[in-house]
Order: sequence, then C-alpha cells, then structure tokens
Amino acid sequence: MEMANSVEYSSLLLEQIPSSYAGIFDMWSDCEKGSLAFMDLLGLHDYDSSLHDFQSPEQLPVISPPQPLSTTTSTLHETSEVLSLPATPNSSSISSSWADQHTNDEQAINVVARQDKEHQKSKKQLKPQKKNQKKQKDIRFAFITKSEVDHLEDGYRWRKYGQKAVKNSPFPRSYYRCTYTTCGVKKRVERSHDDPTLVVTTYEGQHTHVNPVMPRGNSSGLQSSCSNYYPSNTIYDMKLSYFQSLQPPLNFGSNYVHERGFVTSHAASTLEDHGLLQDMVPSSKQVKE
DNA sequence: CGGCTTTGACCCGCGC
DNA sequence: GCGCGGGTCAAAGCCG
Repeated sequence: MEMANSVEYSSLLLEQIPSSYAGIFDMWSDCEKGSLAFMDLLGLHDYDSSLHDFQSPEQLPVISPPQPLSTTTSTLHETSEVLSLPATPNSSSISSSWADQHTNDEQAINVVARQDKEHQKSKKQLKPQKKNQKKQKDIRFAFITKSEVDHLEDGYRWRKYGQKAVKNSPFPRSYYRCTYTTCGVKKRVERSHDDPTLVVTTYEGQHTHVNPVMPRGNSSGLQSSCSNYYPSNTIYDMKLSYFQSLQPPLNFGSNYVHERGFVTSHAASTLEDHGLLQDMVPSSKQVKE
C-alpha cells in the first residue's frame, strides 16, 4: 500500500532524470512547501531498514557520469573549479576540502527516491523534543557517490558524533551533525558492502542557516525559495539544480547556473558558454528530453 | 584552547 | 522478556 506509492513515486521521478545528467542523483521536492520527499537509495545493503524495500541496485537505472570526470587528481581539482568552490576550500574549520576528498574519486551514480513513511518508526527518542522533531518533517534524501573518501564535502560543516558497525557490512556507518548551533541536520555516511567504491550519504533535516563556507552572492530565486539552507555548491547544488530542471517555478537564471558551476540538462541547452562546465554537461546526444 | 574525532556505553524499537 | 541492531551521548584524546 504505502510501499506501492513509494515505488510509484520513485519511478516517476526516475523517469525524469536525464540519463546523462551530470552528477545529480536525487531529487529534492519543493522546499518551500515543506513537502520534501524522502530520497533514498536502495539496495546497497541493510543500510537502513527503511530504505531497502523496493529495488536492488541492479534494477536501478544507472546514470553514467559525464565523460570528463576522470579519476585523476588533476581532473578532480578541475572539477572543484568547475563547481566554483571558494578560493580557500581548505578552511581548517572544514573537516576536509572538496579537493582533498575527491582525490581519485569519481562522480556518482544513481538515485532512487521514495517517501519515507518508515522513518517515523524512528530510533532513539531520548527527549520528547527529538521525538517531535522526528515526527514533524523528516526531510531526508540520499545519494550514492563513487568515491574513495567517505565524507564528501557539501559546503557545510559537520561534526562526527558517532560511528557504528553495520550489520553484514565490513564498513562502518558514520554519523555527522551540522555544527551550526540551531541546525539539527544530520547525515549518515557509509560504504556499500557490495561495491566499496560507492559511498551512501543520507541527509536528514533541513539546514536553518546559510552555508557557512560559501556566502556566495545571492543568486536569485533559489535564495528566496529554498532560502537559507541551500549550500553553495557540490551535492546540494546538484540536487537543487536538478530539481530546478524539473520544476521551473524557482527562478533559476542562467547566471545562477553558470555561477554555480552546475548545469542541468535543462539549463545546458540554453547555455552557450560553459567553459569548464562543459565537462559537466552531458553531450546533446545523451540528453534525453 | 577550541574544535573535532574516537569509541565505549547507553537507550530504544523491534522481532522472536 | 530477551537479544539484537541502530542511533546517540559524552568523556577522552588528538590536532592545529
């Protein structure tokens, strides 16, 4: 029943993903409405009992990374440029920089979305507070990244607060919390035991603040709509960018796209000068639209 | 010294 | 009721 809906929903969204979409692997629903769907990846292993109820990884459409994303360090640095990272990404306050972390890594993979009905049967509820928080809007999404580093830089600052061994997996799961005082966003990071090169990152909650790392110039629409908690680049960006391509209501100008260093399939068709971005843009042949 | 990671202990839900 | 597994806490240690 519920599950059926979830699957449907997932399929629906998946269909909208350009197979060549550069690096975006999940979707974020309208943040304004607070109707965010819960995005999860499936089938990696028992990574979350609430996540693996619909497909095996083999069944998932794999989104091929754009060609230029090679595994070399240089390319990855290039990538970081493409993503318009801050000039000083290696801020000591950040657990690790994009460049550092992406040494040798590649881009990600695929995604499946679904509503997280189950998350409510959530875990620990030490305080009523938490209980409520959980029940309210547990925005959650996940994505798989092919990377040698576990903790991918997403522009926010995270503090690790736990690590647990995962059943049936040699790889532990790490728990991070956003360091911003009033922000309760968490994220879990773990490796797939099926394919150790895959890293599953699950975000939980919404940031209630601006990206501390990248107070980038206000680029329009997104600010107003997804406002303060959108990160400046990388994964969140990709996510948002992708979502933009699906749902135009947000004012997502080409400037923004360009500046952000990420081009959705939608935007790509309208942009002429991508510069390095071209590396991230799927060739027209690949774009299914 | 502040911020972060590590890690064992603890809590809780769930299945048997 | 008990054991297991997942999630969190918090003290201790590390590091710049």
